[in-house]
Amino acid sequence: MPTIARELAGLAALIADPGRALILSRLMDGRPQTAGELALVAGVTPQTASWHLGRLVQHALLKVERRGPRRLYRLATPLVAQILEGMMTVAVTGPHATRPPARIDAAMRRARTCYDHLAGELGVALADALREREYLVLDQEVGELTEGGTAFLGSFGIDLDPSARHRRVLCRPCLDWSERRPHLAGRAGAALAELAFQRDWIRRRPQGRSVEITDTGLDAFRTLFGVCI
Amino acid sequence: MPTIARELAGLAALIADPGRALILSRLMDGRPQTAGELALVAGVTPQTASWHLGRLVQHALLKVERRGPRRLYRLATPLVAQILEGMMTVAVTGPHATRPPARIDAAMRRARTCYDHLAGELGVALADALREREYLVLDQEVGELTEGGTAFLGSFGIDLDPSARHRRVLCRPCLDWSERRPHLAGRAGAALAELAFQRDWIRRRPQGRSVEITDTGLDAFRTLFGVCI
DNA sequence: TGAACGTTTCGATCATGATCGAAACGTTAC
DNA sequence: GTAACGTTTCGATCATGATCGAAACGTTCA
Repeated sequence: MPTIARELAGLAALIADPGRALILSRLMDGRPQTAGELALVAGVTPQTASWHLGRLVQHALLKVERRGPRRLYRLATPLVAQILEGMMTVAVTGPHATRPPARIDAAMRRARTCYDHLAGELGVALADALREREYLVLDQEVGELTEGGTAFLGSFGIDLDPSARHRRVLCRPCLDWSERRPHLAGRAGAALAELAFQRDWIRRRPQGRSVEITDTGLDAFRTLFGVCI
Repeated sequence: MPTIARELAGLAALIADPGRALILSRLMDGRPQTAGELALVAGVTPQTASWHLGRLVQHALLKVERRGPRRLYRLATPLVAQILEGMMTVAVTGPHATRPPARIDAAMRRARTCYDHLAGELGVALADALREREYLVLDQEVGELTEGGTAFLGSFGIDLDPSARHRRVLCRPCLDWSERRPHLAGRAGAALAELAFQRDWIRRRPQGRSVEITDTGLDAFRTLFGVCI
């Protein structure tokens, strides 16, 4: 009767399989992946991965696009990414009394993409620095870019149209599951991440969501943002 | 190796069982429940429910408190409630192409509590009405109460300290899974719900999260908020 | 048209964990 | 202390769904 609970359980069951969780986690960086690659990530055979991917698409967690003889899978919507990120936060903050602080891959913890913006130590440190300079107001639930912050980002060539026309919000906090504190998301966060990639401050690692901070990046984050990491 | 995916899968597995999902959904209204009542809700024997409850507590989704010979269970944190609500949204909006619009209990759809504020048709209609009168700015991701809105709520005796001292945010949107549009959450949303209960505009039903709108309530919502439902 | 490749479908096997009966536990009331 | 009640623990049973081998499918390229 309470069908919403059934729906909830169904969605959770979809994420509950380790292989599918691995696939979803991998797709959290926003880039589409082929079925074969995702099979490797999940550590299962292609046919098993195909079965998982089919279920994820059927339940609208994933979108699939045919590119030649292969198929590219990606998260269906930003909402899906947001919820998965939230679940990770609960999953990590939850049993802290039970288990030791859930050792996470060091690389992921240090710096990673969270759909389209930056997370991990780097993401949180950048948000803190922007807050320190009063470029940004950010707590667990709401965020706002100040005039100074808009100008600061503008000095890097980031032009954020502040009008409310956009479907996506300009600036919002995203609770970082590894740091347990908010980092910067929304269009501002995405623009900042894009800037960092373009200027080669950070590089995507061949696999996984973690990113590598280059020497140039270390220097830039220190001198331009006052972030020492 | 990617332990975060394991954590994610573990959390999801916890929610994936229909019985546990029923229990969690029931506890989403914020009121603690005894183990026996939750066994009834889940449709299992007390010993099975006890097993489920133990797992949920162990993984920090639930808190338990001994009240005499019985034990009261409640959601561990507001964050847990928020994530569950988000998951419901994804669960319902997800497979809309596959299945028919996932028929939800009519009562739940009409009016219910969402942890400590109002949701369903009623919740969304109230948010719309407040927006219409420019008491409130609310989109999918951010929300703000205007001066007029603060005054309006004040006229009902709701005094919301706007200082940033509080752990909880004053005003935020919460995506309504049944209406697929945001309703009002945060302290403002909680205060509004409390007002409605105190003035007998709405009453909790003996079981479930849905609430009944009284005749007084229908009248009050129409004359005071301009909401016809 | 035929061959190569990535991907999916089918079928059978196997493991994880949900379930309940029986009994023990802990608290309260008398 | 003893009885009554709500709750938990233990043990055995059972069902769901994850897995892979084999084979078919569909697309691209020669």
